[in-house]
Amino acid sequence: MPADAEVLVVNGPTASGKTALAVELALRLDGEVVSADSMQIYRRMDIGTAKPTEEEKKGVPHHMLDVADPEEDFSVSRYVELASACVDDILARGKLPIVAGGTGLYIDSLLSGRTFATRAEDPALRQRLEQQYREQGGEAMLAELALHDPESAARLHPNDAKRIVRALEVFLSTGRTISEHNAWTKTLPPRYRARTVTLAFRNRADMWERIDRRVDGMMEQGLVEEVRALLESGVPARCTAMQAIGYKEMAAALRGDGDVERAADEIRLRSRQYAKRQLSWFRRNPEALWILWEADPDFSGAVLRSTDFYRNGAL
RNA sequence: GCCUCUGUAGCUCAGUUGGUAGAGCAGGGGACUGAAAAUCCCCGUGUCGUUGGUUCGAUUCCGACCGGAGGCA
Repeated sequence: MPADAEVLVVNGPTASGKTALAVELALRLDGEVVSADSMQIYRRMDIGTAKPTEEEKKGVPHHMLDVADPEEDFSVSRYVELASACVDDILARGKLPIVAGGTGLYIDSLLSGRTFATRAEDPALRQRLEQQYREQGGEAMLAELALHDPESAARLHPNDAKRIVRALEVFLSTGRTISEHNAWTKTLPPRYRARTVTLAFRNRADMWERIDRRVDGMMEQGLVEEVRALLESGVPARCTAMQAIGYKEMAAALRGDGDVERAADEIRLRSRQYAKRQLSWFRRNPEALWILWEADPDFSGAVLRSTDFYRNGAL
């Protein structure tokens, strides 16, 4: 356990106040924010992703926002590539990188120094495997995977199409198994030393309330128009960006019965469920400092505790 | 006022030819290595509206009462 860390991480479920706390900490610790959010990556998706506004940034430089177009295929691997360059640059300038966001996989991947198994050069391979999964089913696919990569096959559930396809894809295109690769990459040293502050609400109902109010705000700010503009500019409904909560529901309403309020309800629901999944990810980190809000966040108290934790590692 | 239907898990409903009940959704927990705001796994005891009766035994049958829906006047 290091006495200090190279980077400070602020994570937590959606609507837990990460953005605001990260900015306050950056102001006090001479830092810059590196976003770790898989959807704020995209340009033209501001309202629905709750991307920080210039006003909210308070002059603090933010990185890894607006680095891709919605129709682009982004990935964790690309994120790590770009974000690590940002962090290195901030460190080189003698400032503190504050990694703030809710995408657990992105954060862990950035910090851990892992590499990713290569992606197939042949884009048709994945399509072929997906087709095969649809036709033959998970059991058959797992049986085939077991021939090459018994470890992964034993680990995966037949319904987990995505991971089964990926495991086969890695083997067929590289000749090495994904489990082999993963075992190897786990032996690599971490890329950065980090201290992590996790924000959450003591009572689940308070978090829900916060989420509901945030969605209200998105509707007032014009989420409907934002999504309509994306659709009209030709962003395909299938692409990753349009799978974001807020966008897929609104897009469905706009091309369906147009019931925008019902879509907003759906967004509130999906956001709650997402927040639950985020919490389950963050709970895996035993070294994080958890700051539990009551109904209303106490930012000044959180700044003090986070700063102290960053400097001393004290709880 | 009379008649018919209805009252079962937080919600929508199945079901038990009488041996105290189960799905979907919601909710909870977990996983997670190039789509991750994605994807996947696990978890269902609730005075079966209330109260009498019949019965060895009623949530199930009968009566009354109290909700709800519809119909007739």
